[in-house]
Amino acid sequence: MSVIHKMEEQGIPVVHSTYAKLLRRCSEMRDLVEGKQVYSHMVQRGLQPNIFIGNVLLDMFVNSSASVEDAREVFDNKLVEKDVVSWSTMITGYAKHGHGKEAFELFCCMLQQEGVKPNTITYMSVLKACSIIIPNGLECGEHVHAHIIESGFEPDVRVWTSLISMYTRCGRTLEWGREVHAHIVNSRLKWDVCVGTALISMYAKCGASEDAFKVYRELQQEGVGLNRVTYICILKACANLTALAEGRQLNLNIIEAGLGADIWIQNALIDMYAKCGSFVDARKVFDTMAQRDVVSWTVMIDALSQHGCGEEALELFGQMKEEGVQPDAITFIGVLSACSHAGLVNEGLGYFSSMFQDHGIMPTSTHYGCMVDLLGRAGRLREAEECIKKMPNEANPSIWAALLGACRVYCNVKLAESAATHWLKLEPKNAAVYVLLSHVYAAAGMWDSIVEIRKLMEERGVQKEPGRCWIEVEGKMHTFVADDRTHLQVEQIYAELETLSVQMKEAGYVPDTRFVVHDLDEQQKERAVCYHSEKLAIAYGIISTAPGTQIRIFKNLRICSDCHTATKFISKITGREIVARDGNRFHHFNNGECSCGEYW
DNA sequence: ATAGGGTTAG
Repeated sequence: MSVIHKMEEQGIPVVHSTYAKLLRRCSEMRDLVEGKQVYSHMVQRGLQPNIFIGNVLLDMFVNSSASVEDAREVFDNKLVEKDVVSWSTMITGYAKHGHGKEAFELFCCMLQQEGVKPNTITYMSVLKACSIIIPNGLECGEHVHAHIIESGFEPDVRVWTSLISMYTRCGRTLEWGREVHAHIVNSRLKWDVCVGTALISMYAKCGASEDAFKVYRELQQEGVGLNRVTYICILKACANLTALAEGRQLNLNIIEAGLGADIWIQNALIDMYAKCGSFVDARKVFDTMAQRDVVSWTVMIDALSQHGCGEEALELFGQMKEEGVQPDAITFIGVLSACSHAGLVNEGLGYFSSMFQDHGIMPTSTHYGCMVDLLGRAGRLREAEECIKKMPNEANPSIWAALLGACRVYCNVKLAESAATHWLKLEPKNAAVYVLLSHVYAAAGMWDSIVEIRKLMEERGVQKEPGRCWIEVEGKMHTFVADDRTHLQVEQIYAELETLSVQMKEAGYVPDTRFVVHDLDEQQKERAVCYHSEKLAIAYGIISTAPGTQIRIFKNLRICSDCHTATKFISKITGREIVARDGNRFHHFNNGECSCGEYW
């Protein structure tokens, strides 16, 4: 306002463009009070706000006012005319305030208007809005996509980026992503770093990490400059693949690109190293960080917890609080699962109650799931059941999974059946339910029930994912399934297993055939477990690396209990440290023992 | 003038 007064004192005419500039500045400074004064001054002077000024005013309200309703009031009553910019601004406004549905509805309303057509920016805005709509954002997003196609609008690379991101956030699967990918490759659209990163992110999130790397290499070949966001996404893909050699290379590229000190990058590096089984590298990154935020601590706590160092994880949590970093809801998931993995039941109960009491964080279903897991693993099944009953919200699948997992360890058929029934109500096609329940039946020798489960799976078309193991040797990934004979060195691998098996028996190994789901005699059962993918991968690791080298294997599912026992013996016999990452956590086998302390 | 890609859990 002082500018206006000064101009008036000096007799300089204050015109439309002056007001526009001032409003623009208020919008940038988020100074709603000043902006309102400038606007009313203009109206008092009898100047009609033109379309440009109206849009700036609207933008200011969107960015500066507490309520989106204030902006809507400007949109409805203060604009002489509405053009595509006004509509887009209002759509963005709703999205910025978290009202995705209203943004989408306004977009639909815009389509009914004569003389206004959405442009690239409108589509970007509304697609972003769709991705925050719960629960049917995907439907809305598809609606927008369909409209783009029907209207003959040629999406440019930015609209493609928004489409990919919307589909990723709304959980649409792979096939569509591959189509877009192909479209971008085949069309004359030029790759740019954002669309490439969006694709990498999408592939990484739906588990197609090899494809994420394909895009990454395409970008490199095209000479597109990669930035911090790209590296963050590709590191996630790398972590999914547990590709340590690849990860180290990425780390070098990151340093070369001058991004080594970026906190987001460092957080992603810690996570990548931890998930690739190299705890030492993860710790190195963490220790050398100049600054650590809540994510850095959370990732590190979780890494410790996953590697079976529950006490150290809790110690780190204490240090985090001492340094004044506030834990969030996700930190507590790490803390609670650290207690769970380490069997620290009372500590876990303490942290659970301190969550709300000391930090004001409301426990979600996931936190309750951790508690069920904690109690269940410790064999306190009744309390685990009580915990589920006490939950304020409906139990989700992961809670029933925790309970059923515990029932498996403690062979509680009755409770297992009840947990499975609840879980199946929510996820009738999840193979894990059937598998876990079969294990419980197998341990109890209830073969008829297993037959029934198999029948049920067949009727419902449920297929269980085959167990697979990976091992990286000299930067190359080798995959095994049970009884695999496809590997080039198959003879040496089986010969090595033969030798090991003799040594193991001498050392007192007894095969653990409790969970073999076929009604066989003991000898047949033993044969069924002796060529599991875990054992093949380990045998290959032993024959293809120097004595004393650490062996790291990865499994898609939970490690089998016999393989767990056998690996303990193998680590002692061969003097090797063996690190196994399964679908759930890490196991460090050393000198006949495992870091998981039999909790898994 | 309105504007794209993002780390941590299960």
